[in-house]
Amino acid sequence: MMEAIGAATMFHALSNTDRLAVLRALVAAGPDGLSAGEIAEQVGASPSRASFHLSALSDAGCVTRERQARSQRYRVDFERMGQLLAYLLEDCCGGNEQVRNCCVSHKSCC
Amino acid sequence: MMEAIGAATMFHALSNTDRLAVLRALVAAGPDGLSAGEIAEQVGASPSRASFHLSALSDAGCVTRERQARSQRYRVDFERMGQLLAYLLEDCCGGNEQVRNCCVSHKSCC
DNA sequence: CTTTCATTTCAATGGTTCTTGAAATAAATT
DNA sequence: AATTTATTTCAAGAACCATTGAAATGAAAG
Repeated sequence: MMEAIGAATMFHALSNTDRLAVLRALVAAGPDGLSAGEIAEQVGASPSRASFHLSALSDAGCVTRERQARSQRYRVDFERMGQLLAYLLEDCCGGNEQVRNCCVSHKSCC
Repeated sequence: MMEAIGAATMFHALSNTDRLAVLRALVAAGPDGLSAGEIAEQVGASPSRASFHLSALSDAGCVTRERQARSQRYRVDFERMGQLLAYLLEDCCGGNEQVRNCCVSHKSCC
């Protein structure tokens, strides 16, 4: 379960289109994730800019990092993202039916 | 369906504990919503500070506002919040099963 | 042990966000 | 019309965020 401060921190990490692009790239890459360099290239950011955004995502808990030889491998932290989704649904929407249905079949409502 | 810039704007609106408290108050209030003054009182903010946060939530589309005599009535915009939840699930998590299950029975995974 | 490669950290800069209290607007009441 | 009530807007200041390029770190290879 997640408290407000943690949710706010994750929401902040998601409040930037560069960082959303990073997540899309990681989702597209699948279970192996991507290295910092691959991410930088895919989202069209300089290494230091990519690193800045990756730190924000990692500090908030949206992604995990793992060193692999010279490079750093990043993956989406689905457990943590699931907790955030639960927070959004329960705390921000009171478990509203219309919102909940978006998970079951997201074509029917959104 | 929601594009990245709209999602980022909504995520930014949710990235502040005062604004999360506003949403909790609105959810607790039910379908009638709350006036700006009631919200300010419930979250312990000055009128101008509450108004600042309400504008952020309203501009992002998290809540609707409607004038009612002298006061302004705010409500959660569940349609828009559902779209954001769908964005979080699909674009940020690739429809991941573990994340999706949080909506069906959020005790089982989070 | 020096070089190379991958990534992060740092300092400087410019931009955005939040808070506060005062002034302005908007709508109803007297 | 003047007053009261509800809310927003404004200006100033502090705090925080994002971008850049250069310097520093970490890990492997020659």
